[in-house]
Amino acid sequence: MEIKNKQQGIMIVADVLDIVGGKWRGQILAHLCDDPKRFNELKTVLNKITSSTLTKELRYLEDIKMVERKIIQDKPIVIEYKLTDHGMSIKDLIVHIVEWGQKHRDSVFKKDE
Amino acid sequence: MEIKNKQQGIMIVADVLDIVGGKWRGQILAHLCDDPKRFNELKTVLNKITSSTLTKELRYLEDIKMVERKIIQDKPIVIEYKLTDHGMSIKDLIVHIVEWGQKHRDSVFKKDE
DNA sequence: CAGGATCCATATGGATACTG
DNA sequence: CAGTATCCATATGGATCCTG
Repeated sequence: MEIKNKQQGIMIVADVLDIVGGKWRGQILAHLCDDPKRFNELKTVLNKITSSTLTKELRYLEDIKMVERKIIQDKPIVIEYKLTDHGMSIKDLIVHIVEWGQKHRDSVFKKDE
Repeated sequence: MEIKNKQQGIMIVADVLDIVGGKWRGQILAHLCDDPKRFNELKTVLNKITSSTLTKELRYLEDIKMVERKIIQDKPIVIEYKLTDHGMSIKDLIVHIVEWGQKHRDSVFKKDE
């Protein structure tokens, strides 16, 4: 694929990074790539996230149709979060991100600590 | 490529998004993909960024060896910012980001306004 | 279990003015 | 031209407590 308009391409970069960027969004999407997860499952794997933050991030991802919220059971209530079809498409992008990170982690991440 | 350790892969995602995420970093890198640019050139294309913010972002990108600062001329001073070799490697990733953004912009960006 | 509510800390970026 | 310095606004995420 080629990007016709350079400036537009950069705007798209900004838009996408807006979606996948931030402290948690990318991680949440990455976790949901594998399989659907419940609220507290996500809360556990994300380790340091709080309920309210996780809720906010999930709502955002639902709003932009990346993630789907499904009520699995009513009492006690069980919710399952999974990627939508568009959400699934992010898998490829995440793979690319990880690939780049693996190739360049030495030069780029070393200094972090 | 395959990612052996899933959890580690997600950590890498977080690390990479830390680099390329944020409001300006991705855009700066995208702009520098084309060719080196001077401080005020970047300031112009980035439109709403302030000097101090641009300085901060550039320093960060220099620190992680993504961007190189070159003094082109001494008086009046002229500085040129360009991608390092690792920096150049980000081009592929940015292309993937733009590709994804183009494919999914309708479903994902529509609601933004 | 899956959040909502409230209040709080910090990070991020911005406005404005100034400099060699 | 390429920044620095100060001070400031807001966004982001967190802590804690509470609930159906």
